[in-house]
Amino acid sequence: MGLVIWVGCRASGIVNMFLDIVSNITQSQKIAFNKGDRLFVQSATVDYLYVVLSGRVKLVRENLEGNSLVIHIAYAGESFAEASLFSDQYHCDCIADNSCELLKFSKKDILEFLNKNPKSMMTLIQNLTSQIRDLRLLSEIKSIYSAKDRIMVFLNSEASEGVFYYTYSLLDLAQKIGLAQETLYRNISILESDGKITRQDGSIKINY
Amino acid sequence: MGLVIWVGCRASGIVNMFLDIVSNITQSQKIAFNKGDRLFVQSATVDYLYVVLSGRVKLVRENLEGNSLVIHIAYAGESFAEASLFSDQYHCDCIADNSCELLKFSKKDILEFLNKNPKSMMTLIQNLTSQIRDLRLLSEIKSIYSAKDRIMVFLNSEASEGVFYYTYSLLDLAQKIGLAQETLYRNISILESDGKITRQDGSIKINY
DNA sequence: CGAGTCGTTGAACGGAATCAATCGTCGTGG
DNA sequence: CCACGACGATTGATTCCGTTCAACGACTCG
Repeated sequence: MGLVIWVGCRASGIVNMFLDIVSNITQSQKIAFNKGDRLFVQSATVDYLYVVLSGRVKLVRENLEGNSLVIHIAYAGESFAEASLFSDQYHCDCIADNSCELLKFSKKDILEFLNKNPKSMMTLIQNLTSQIRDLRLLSEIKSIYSAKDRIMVFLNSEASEGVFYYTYSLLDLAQKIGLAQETLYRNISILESDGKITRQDGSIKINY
Repeated sequence: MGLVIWVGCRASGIVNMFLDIVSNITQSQKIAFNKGDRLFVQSATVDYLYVVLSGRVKLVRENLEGNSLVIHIAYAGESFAEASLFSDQYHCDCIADNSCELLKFSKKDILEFLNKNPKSMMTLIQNLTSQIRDLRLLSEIKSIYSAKDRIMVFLNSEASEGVFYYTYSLLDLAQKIGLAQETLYRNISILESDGKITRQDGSIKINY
């Protein structure tokens, strides 16, 4: 797991913090799921927090009419349900999006550890505020109607030194910035033939 | 400031928490700005956090090409820049969107207070996680292409007991969910004539 | 009273979604 | 080992609807 792979995956910063905390907790379980498995459902009591080791899980909220809304997709290296640290109930369903492995930590243990270690709390706060910044930015990026502009703003915001590295598929990227995959592919092609960007393997370079 | 007016404004929950903390801090300054005034600029040292008393401020990030991106709009009752609590520099510009009054608190005081009061830290964490949940939801709502669907999902997610109360203008609402104002107005009209919703003064009722 | 803002409606355009088809690759199981 | 399915990547054609520009009435506020 090199350093560079995290550049395109800022939210994953949490894992480092989380593992800091979590490495102090003796009890943890490694569990595996197959595509479609439900890890937990809405309204269930929150007992565990998770870290994704491999694969991908979806957090889905179902509304009254039975329509479902993907709230979040967590990738390898990310923790999730940490937003439920202080909820009694999960606020969404969690479904394995493919075969995946997870680490599971008792919420009680984590809260106890946090209470005993104010420094860890500060680290957690720091991480949460960073997530909030990222989410606000992403949210505003999604308000950009033009696909080309949306892509360029996203790339500029995620790139380090003019290069955006991605570990996930372009399909996932499309989902992340709220575009149909075809639209993403098409506009990436156009942007490349316009000389605005250069595609490499697993990365996109922004040409100034 | 009644109870009901916050229903349509979930993120504002932070203010209660923040005021809890902030009420313990003796030093605070009330300041006023006119539309267009800059409260701070990107890369400036973070010295203060703010609470909006009246009016509206925009957090704007400017990129290399001079394009600007609105990251967040903070309304009366909301705190902002709290995400910069642990940053040395602001990550965006802050511009008054109209005439507004703010309370200004020293970041140093707040951090000191937090360090001395672990309980407040927990409250803060709780609040930040709640903001993250809201932002994730909003972000996914913005991924819904159909304006009618986007509006309905938003209303359902914000409504309490089938009624969505809003204090801000519909124009602000349009901005919030990433629609052009005309699209919002039009589709609200259609939804109403379809009997899906009923408009009242300052609120929208969802008809099941 | 006039400037500014919000709410509303009309018309036209453009571009994003959608449906559809194809190719390559990877993994799996018979 | 190969056939098959699953998935990512790609391109084409079409439709539709959200944006944009424009104009106007209502209202507030200085």
